[in-house]
Amino acid sequence: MGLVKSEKFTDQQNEIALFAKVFGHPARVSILQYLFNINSCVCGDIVNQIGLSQPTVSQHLKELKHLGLIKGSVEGTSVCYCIHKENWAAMKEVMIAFLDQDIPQTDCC
Amino acid sequence: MGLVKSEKFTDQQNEIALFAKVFGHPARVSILQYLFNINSCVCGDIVNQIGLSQPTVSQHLKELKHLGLIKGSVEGTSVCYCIHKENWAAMKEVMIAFLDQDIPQTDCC
DNA sequence: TTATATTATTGCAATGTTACGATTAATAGG
DNA sequence: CCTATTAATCGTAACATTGCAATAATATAA
Repeated sequence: MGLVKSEKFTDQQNEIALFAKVFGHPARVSILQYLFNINSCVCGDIVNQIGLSQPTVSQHLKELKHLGLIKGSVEGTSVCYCIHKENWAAMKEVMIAFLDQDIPQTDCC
Repeated sequence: MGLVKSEKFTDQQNEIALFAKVFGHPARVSILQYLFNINSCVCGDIVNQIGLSQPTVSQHLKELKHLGLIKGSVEGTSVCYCIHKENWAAMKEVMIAFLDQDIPQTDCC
């Protein structure tokens, strides 16, 4: 098979999994941390920061953009990427609600 | 290729990615939510809850266990799984620190 | 227009993931 | 011992992901 049976799960569960999946690669984690730490919205030097090739970085950026977590705007010959604040906040709420569940008091294992 | 170049990233980035990866499948999200919501640490009826086959569920449980997020104890012929509280709390801290980064004030895009 | 710079896309090889049937442990109860 | 129950493992087919060389697209400058 190799394909996820999404129809077996709730929309919420699939949404959490989609967000988590995009964070499931250190390059994308690294790109996001870079965008957070840089004060101005710096562009294609992400490629220099990350030690991967330009096509590979471009592909990771595409996935982040597709999920709406970053946005890019053309600035001359280069493109400027930055965090999409509203979408990031919405994602954060969903993910933290999942992570922050109350652990049952009754100990069993 | 098809293999992640982990050596290009920090331990922290790789750790975040590993945690996120295990949440990157709705079956594992569903299993965890189930374990959170069930008061007693119920066992193999996870297979009935999740609509996937027993081997598939067992494989997902293995991954969760491997990361230390759940623990299982044998109870007769069945096995009882539940959240590993300490490890979950540690993971939560790492993930929330990542999600909760301050967005730069200077708007650029 | 031509050259240069930057980013996106294409194509593909190597590897990883998902799912399940079949089988194999492991344990409990006769 | 034998049988039933439950869960783990094996094997494997289908599909997804990762990474990069080569190339195409886009925009600026001369």
